[in-house]
Amino acid sequence: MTGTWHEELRARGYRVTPQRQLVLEAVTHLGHATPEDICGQVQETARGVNISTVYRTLELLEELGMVTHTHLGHGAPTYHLASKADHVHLVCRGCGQVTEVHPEFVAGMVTKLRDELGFETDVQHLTVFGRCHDCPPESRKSAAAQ
Amino acid sequence: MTGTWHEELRARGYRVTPQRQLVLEAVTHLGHATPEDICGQVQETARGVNISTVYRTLELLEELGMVTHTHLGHGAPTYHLASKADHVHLVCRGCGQVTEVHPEFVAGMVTKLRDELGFETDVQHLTVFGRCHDCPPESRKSAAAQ
DNA sequence: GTTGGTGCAAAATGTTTGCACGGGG
DNA sequence: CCCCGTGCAAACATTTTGCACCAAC
Repeated sequence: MTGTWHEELRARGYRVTPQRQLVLEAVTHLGHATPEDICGQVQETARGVNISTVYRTLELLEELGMVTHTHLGHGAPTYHLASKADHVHLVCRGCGQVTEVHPEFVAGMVTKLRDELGFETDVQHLTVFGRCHDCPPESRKSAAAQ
Repeated sequence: MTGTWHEELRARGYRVTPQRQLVLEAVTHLGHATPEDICGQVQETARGVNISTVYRTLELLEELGMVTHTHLGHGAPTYHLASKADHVHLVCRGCGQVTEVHPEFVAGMVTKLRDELGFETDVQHLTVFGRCHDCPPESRKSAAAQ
C-alpha cells in the first residue's frame, strides 16, 4: 500500500520525498482538508515543512490524479483522495453542513450533458449549494458558506 | 424600470445612492462580471468609486435578491442579475469556455435531491466543470479554470 | 440634523514565485 | 555529482475592516 505510488512518481521523473509522503498521508487521514489544515497536520510530524511546499505538492498529486479538490465555501478549497472521491458534495447555506451523496443523484444530468452537448462532467469536482431539510428557507444572514 | 427597486431599498431602510445605481447598471450591462470588472465599468462614469464600495454594494444587492454570483474559476467570482440567472453554468477545463444551459438539464437532480433528501438546490449558483466536446480529454496543463 | 454610505488605507486571507541550499537518485 | 525539491521571504490577488467625512432623507 505504501510502495505503490513511489514507482508512479519515479516513472514520471519525480522524486519521492518525506514531504510528499506526509502530505499524502495527511490528505488520506483528514479528508476535506484545506491546504492550511494539511500543513498543520504535516507539521505535527515534521516541524519545518512550509505551506508553499504543501501547495506545490497538492498541485503535483492532483496532476497525478491521486487527489482532487472542490470549493465548499468562499474560502480555501478542500482536498481529498481521488480514490475516495466518488461522490457529489452538498453544501447547506443555512447550517454550512457538507454532505456526500452518491453520484447516481446526478447521473441523469451527466448523461444528458454528454448526449446532447458532448460535455463530459467532472463529477468529483461538483458541489451543489442549497438548503438542507433541517434549515428553514431564508434564515437571514446565516453562518453559511457560498 | 428605474424607479422600482428604489422603493425596495428604502422600504428596507437602505439609501439610494449613485454608487448603488451604477453598480447595478454595470452588472446589468456586463453580465458574468467580477467585482473588478464592475468597478472598472462604474469608474467610466464616476471616477472616484472605490472597489470596497463595489464589494459592499454587491453584498447588499445579493442580500436583496437582485444579483447572484457563481465561481467560474479559481479567481474572483462573477456576478449577474438574478432575473437573468435562470441557467446553469458549464465550464470547460480545456478551453475555459463558459456556457449557459437551460435548468432542465439538472431538473432530475433537483427533484431527486428534494424528494429523497429534502435538499433544496440553489440552481442559480450551480456551476458544472468538465470538458466540452471540442476539447480532447487530458490536454495536459491547459489554460483552464477550476 | 441624523445616521448610513463612501473613500481611503491598512489588514487579513489565500496563493504564487524567485532564489540559494540540501538531499534524492 | 547533478539537479529537483524545499524553505524562506517577498510578491500577488482578492476581500474585509476601521475610521473620518459627506451626503441621503
